[in-house]
Amino acid sequence: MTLTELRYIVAVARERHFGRAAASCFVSQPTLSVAVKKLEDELGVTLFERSAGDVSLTSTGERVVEQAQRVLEEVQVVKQLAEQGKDPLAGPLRLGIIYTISPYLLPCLIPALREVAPQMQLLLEENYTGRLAEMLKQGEIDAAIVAEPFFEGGVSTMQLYDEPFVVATPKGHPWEALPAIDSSQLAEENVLLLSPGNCFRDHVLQTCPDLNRESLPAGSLQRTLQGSSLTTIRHMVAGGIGVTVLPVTSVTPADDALLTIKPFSGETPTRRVILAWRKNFPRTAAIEAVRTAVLNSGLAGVTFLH
Amino acid sequence: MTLTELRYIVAVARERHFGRAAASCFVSQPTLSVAVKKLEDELGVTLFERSAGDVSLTSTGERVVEQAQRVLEEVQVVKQLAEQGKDPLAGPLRLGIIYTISPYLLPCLIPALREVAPQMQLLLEENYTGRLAEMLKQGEIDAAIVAEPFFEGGVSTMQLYDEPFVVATPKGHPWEALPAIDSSQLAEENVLLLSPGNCFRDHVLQTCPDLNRESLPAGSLQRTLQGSSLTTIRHMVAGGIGVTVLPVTSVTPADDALLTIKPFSGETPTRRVILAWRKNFPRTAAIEAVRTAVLNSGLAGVTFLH
DNA sequence: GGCAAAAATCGATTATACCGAAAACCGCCA
DNA sequence: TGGCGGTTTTCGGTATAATCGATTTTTGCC
Repeated sequence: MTLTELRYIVAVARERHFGRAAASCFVSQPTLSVAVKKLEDELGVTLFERSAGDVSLTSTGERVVEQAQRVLEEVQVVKQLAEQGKDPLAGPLRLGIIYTISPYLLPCLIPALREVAPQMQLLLEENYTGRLAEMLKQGEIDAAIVAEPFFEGGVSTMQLYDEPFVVATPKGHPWEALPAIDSSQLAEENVLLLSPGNCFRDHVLQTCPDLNRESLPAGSLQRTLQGSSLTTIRHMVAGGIGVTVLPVTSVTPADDALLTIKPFSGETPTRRVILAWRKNFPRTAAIEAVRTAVLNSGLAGVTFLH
Repeated sequence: MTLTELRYIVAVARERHFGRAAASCFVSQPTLSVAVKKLEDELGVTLFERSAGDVSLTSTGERVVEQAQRVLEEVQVVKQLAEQGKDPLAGPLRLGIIYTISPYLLPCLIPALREVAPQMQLLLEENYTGRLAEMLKQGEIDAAIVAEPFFEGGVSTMQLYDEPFVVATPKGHPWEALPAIDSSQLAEENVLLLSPGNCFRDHVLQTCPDLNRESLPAGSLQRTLQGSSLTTIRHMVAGGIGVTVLPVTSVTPADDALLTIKPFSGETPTRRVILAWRKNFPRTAAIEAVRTAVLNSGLAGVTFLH
């Protein structure tokens, strides 16, 4: 049984005439005639009573043709579904973003994305890099915005921007007098870090390897603060417990009242933020839209990488 | 789009593996792979994300596969309908019977038919020969039991039985003394006839052409009794209004009390009862079943024609 | 019996479905 | 970085099926 055959019998039932049915199907009369016979043979029933005058349906034929129409309608729905899914920007894009980027990028990204692809919905997932990588491979999300290093099989990546780090101290801290802080100076202070799993913690430790040494000053507060967010850490710094390193995008004008923000001297530590997606993810236009939106986001303090 | 392709994508979605899907469809893996790609091209969307590890569905793919399953289910229904319609005895047979046969044949025919084809339902239509012929050509009925003459284009016929006619007189009628009645004698009496349209009326007139002459006896009751049935006529004869001619099957034991039944002398007038059906009617087995049932009906007084 | 209309059949051509073999791809691992 | 195993895709060749125009058969009608 083929869909063509079903279309033929529906046409014959509609036209009640093999010749006209053939014409309406844009095939020759023998073609249609043979196809109908073939279907009748396959089903083992006579669908039409042929006579010179007119063609009429057997009772089985009536039922079968009606059902054939239903099949063809369902086939139309398949085509409609495909048509709807054709626009790669149409469906929702499941986008993962790490904790230390999400709250600062999204307010800029969402409006920019609305400009680039108004019809595209975002389903957002905020998580650690490792978990996002896993979700990406499992197909639980389609793409992710993370920071390098990021290597995963079956995943393509694209650079978005480089983000410099800055030092945050409490108001009245001795470093306030300095124009810039050298990364080696951090070892002298209690540096508040995010909990393990946050890639930004690793970035900071990489920036200042001394922080990672075994022998820490006795009674040092320089320890991980489990479950903390950058906002929490910022409040702790403001409270005078220590200093910290922040990605520049996380610094808001509201921080001025509580903290002193200083740049690094020498080579500024940065993290490279990238967009990652499953290599096989078919809606490349959606990926491109996210990239464009990030570049157009006007995110302050970063170097966009085109 | 073909049903095969739909089966393939459903299999791939089920197995999440092209090779296994191909095996479950009993085709080679390249065959399935090409078919899936062809469908994807036709629909203009990617249905599956292929990677070495595993195959996953795109969101459009999920919807399309689900719909494809629905199509295949509907196709199954087509097959089921055909299967149900396969038994030519299964569906109801729409059988027309003329008024002067139906009440007398059916009581014998129905049980006999139940013997021959227990699963076959009868939809009965009682009407005049002319109307039955029309319905037969229109496909409103499938077959008809009528009396000759019966010529219709596109209709096949088959002899069933010859039915002799008899004369019915009131009790105490002078003819009671005679062993048999000659058809010419009928002209002497008031002969009650069915209304025009009943073929049996024509049979009687043919039997005794004198009845049809222009000059009827003054005040004669020998006229058509509009809308009468044989039963009504029988009661009128019993009431002494005249005599009539009956087909032998219409004579019941109950008539003995009211009527005197006499055979014809000489060549007995008869009517030939036949089975007619559209030449293209496909369920020949159903026709044959009716014929067999009639021959097995044990209808009294007739000569079955094998 | 001949005619006209319709469907079935025939012979030839074309398209397609399918296969096995080979190639390309990809993640993985040393 | 270069094999390796597993997977999908590509490639030729072949058998099947679809289709067509021409012809024949069927059937109702005069």
